Amino acid sequence: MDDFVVALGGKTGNFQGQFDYVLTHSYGHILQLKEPQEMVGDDKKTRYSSWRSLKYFPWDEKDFSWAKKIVPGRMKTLKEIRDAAKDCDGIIIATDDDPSGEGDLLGWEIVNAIHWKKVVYRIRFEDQSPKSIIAAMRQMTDVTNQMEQGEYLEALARQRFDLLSMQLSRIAMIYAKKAGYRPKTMRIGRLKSAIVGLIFDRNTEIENYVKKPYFEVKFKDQNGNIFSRKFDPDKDKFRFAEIKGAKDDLANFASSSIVIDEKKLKKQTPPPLVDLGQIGILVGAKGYKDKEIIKTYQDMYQAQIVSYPRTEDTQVTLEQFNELLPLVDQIANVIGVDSKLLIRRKPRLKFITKQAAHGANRPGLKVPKSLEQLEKRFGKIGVEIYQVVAKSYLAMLAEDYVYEAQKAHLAKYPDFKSSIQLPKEMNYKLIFDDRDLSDEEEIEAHEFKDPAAPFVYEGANPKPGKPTKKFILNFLKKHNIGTGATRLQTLAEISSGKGSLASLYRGGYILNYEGQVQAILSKGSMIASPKITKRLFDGMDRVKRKELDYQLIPQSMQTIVRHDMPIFETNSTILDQNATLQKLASKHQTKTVSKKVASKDKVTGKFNGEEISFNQTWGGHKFTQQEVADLLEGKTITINYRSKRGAQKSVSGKLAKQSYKGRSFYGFKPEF
DNA sequence: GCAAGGTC
Repeated sequence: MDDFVVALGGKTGNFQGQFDYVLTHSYGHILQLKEPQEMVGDDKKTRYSSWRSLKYFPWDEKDFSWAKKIVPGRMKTLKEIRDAAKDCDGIIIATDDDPSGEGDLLGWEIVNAIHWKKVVYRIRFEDQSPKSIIAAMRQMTDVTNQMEQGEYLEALARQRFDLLSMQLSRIAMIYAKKAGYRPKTMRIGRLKSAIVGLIFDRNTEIENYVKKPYFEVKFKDQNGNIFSRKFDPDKDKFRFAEIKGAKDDLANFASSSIVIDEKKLKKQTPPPLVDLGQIGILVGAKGYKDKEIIKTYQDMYQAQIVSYPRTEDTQVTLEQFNELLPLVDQIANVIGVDSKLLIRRKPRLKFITKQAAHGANRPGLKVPKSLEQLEKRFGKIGVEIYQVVAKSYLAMLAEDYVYEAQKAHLAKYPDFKSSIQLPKEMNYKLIFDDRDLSDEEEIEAHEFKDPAAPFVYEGANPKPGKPTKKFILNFLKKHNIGTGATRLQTLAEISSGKGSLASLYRGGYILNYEGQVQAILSKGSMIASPKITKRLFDGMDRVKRKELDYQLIPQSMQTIVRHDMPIFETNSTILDQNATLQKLASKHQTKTVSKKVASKDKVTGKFNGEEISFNQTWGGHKFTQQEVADLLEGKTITINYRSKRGAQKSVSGKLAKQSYKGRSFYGFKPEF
């Protein structure tokens, strides 16, 4: 709002002789949808509260009133807006121009909540400069008929779609329980499930990885540079599965001198400005938790030390660039960067955009006096954050990194080649080293040095990398899921609190019990596919353009649920086969009272000419189909079971008519 | 118990 006060000349006033205005502000979503069971009639409350029966799914979105309630703690803001609007003739919803319609949604939520019956206008600003704000004010549009406004409807559709996806958590829970598992909760949704699925797939690949070593002759020069041949598995025969082959091959080679083919000077421009996800990676590497990073960054933003956190922008406008330019020496001084490196005071085009609401994450207009002062106010983590943000920004003002690319081959064996990159001028890399953000390992480079000698090199098929924070954030970025901030936020949410699905272990995420159960259950489902977000966004775009009825988007959740339910069901039968889950399940038992409980599932069949049913599980052991058939035939079988004290034991027995508390039943009778 | 979106 401060930017509007500056642009329009006060908190109240007259806009260009056209109308009087009063400025007031909101704060994120002031309202949220009620719980499913709160949105339906009394006769349907049982159905929409239930976590017990599959017969209640899929939900019918037509049963919902889609009523909203005030977010706890936001009543004050709502009242302020209501009071400010009291004597006005119209309300202008003013937010940045974001394609998802979220600004329209949260604006309309407020307008509806205060029962506003007069005119509503909409403006969208490109950035928060006075020029852009005034330009936006001049392009006010009347949106009073909200059900005709595409941006509102697309966001409404998204919101309802996401809420309806809740039911998949209940469905997963029911299938989990039927299979004998007791997760505390399931958290299935298009974002969380995409991440959980990614972690699951990566870790499964790692578990299934079988190292296949190979051996071949390579050369090493006096500085350790390696010369090797290009390998084509269809043609070439110089790679051996056993070391002996390569050792024999070694006899065919002798030391050789090096011929340099090419020396070229190359330049590399500074990397794009960091987003909050990357800040999370870099600061997280120093041992701080994502949640702390997000919170501290938010606090620093409110103190204007850094710019707006939840930006979608990766560049800045020329105005934003020029605004910060007079402060760069001061910023450099605070973080101990030599101002002399900041040569490019005119921006490179790659960092500049015509349109940016908030601009990329960067230092704010208030420069801290010193790192000590920063630490006093925001802790050591604040210092780390500021350093990352400031260095990334200042690097943009430095000259390109210059290196010499050299290519060489061996004089005696021209097929053996090598290439190196020799740093010549570090320039921006003296300020900000982007190595930590890329997956490539940088090797210290040395000049080629004669002679190169042959040796037997041992390689292997590459082991899949762990699902690191970097890997997950890059994956989400690639699939256009969320902004840098929401990506980091979701990742933080997934690995903390009571609904925790995963945890960070030695740099990689591993799923815990709940995460593993839901990953297996939702494997191959639509809700867990990263494509679902793209499909949703495409649909929203069509709603915005009035090509699609917005109600069809929430309605499509019925199709998704119908499609996914049988997948969950099939997947629930293989929970028992997942070794990682079995390990987690045994830990889960010791931690909580709830555990892999004996399933009460019954099996039926003919026994002694009589149609009977009996429990499929005994002592934690679930009879296989073969065992069930054997039991029905009267055969004695031997099973492994869990004793009351938890020990694994073996026992033989057969099916028999028994009685318990005066009630007769058929069941497995052990022969102790 | 369950989503994803927003954060003066």
